[in-house]
Amino acid sequence: MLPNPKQMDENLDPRVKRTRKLILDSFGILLAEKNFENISVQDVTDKAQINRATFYAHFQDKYALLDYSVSKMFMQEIEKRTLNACHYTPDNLRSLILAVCEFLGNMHSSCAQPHEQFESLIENQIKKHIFGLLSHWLSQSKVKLSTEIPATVATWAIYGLASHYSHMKKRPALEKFVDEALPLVSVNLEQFA
Amino acid sequence: MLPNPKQMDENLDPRVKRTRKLILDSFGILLAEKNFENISVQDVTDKAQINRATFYAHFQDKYALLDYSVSKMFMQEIEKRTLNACHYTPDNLRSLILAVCEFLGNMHSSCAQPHEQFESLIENQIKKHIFGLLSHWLSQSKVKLSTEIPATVATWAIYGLASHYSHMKKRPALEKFVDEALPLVSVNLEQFA
DNA sequence: TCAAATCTGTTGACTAAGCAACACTGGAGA
DNA sequence: TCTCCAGTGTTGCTTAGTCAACAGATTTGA
Repeated sequence: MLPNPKQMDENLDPRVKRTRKLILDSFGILLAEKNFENISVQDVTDKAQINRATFYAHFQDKYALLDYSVSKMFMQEIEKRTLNACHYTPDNLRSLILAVCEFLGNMHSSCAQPHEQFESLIENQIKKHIFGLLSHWLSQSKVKLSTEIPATVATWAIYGLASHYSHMKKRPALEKFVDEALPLVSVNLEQFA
Repeated sequence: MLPNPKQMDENLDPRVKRTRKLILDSFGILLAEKNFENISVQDVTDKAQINRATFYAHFQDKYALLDYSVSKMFMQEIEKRTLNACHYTPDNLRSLILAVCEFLGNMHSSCAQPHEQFESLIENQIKKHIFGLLSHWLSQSKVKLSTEIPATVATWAIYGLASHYSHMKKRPALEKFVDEALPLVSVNLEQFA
């Protein structure tokens, strides 16, 4: 039932890949049309031209679909920047903040009126990924300090920055915004550099 | 095994529609890249991301696929102009000639170097459709004459014209070309008007 | 000229997707 | 209040698609 999208989608049965792609694509289109609360499982399966029972063979409900969809998109963003296989450096941190800002920015552009519930579901999912990534980075450091607190602080800070950025009426240049914010996040992580 | 593409594709199992669409789309893309002789069933199934055995559940071989593909495209062209549900008039005949010219014209633009075998397979398929259509038209006339000879002559004339048109180095305006040719075809059919 | 490689068409066992039906829930409205 | 309606999950059975393996045909090239 798709606990996480990390498991290689490559070795899967082609039918499964096809079905998931149909579901995800349809879901993306629907999200651009109306907000998450008003999208039913029926809507998704109708657009995807698959049977409703098939949907439930892949996802527990539409919330699981949202989690999976957000996770998958976010991870692609991370992998594109090869941030999944590296360690902590100020520059990698900068890339990460950039990625989160861009991701949330795109989300806001491509989705119809975002609603509270929708945003908080996304927030939880993304923060989980950021935290996992930071923990991984910090654990590779020679200094063997506890990573939990610093990773938590940085995670919330990064998400907060990105959320703030994506909600701004007049968004400033992304690079400028990130460069200004970076020191406030990196200050707690430098010990792992 | 798909004797003709006429049977309503609507009521089919969604999986079947999906698979056929995947095959047809991939075939179309491949035809734009290389000529028919050099396209293997493997190429098609690889691009379509379906199993080779599945292909053979739908088509006998790649020649059957070509027949089906050409027939389907041509019939869509005919239905678009609502020529499938009408009778003989000079104006409908004109539309038909236009349709065949456009169809072959597009075919030549969108396919890589057409080869002999490829063209003759298409020719047979298209002529079959033209003949069927004309026979249907003429049979609706009040005059109960044999339609076979006139329909045959007109079929070959129409295909010949369209083939000629599509092979021309500098194609003249289509409307002009058709208007000039029309009388030479209609002369044998007027008795059914 | 022989061998390796590639494509073909087919099979049988397995798995995913389709479908119709079900009981259940939570509104919306007369 | 009751009923109607639309959506939710779930089930048992059917059908389509996958896969690995096979024998045979053709081509390639050493």
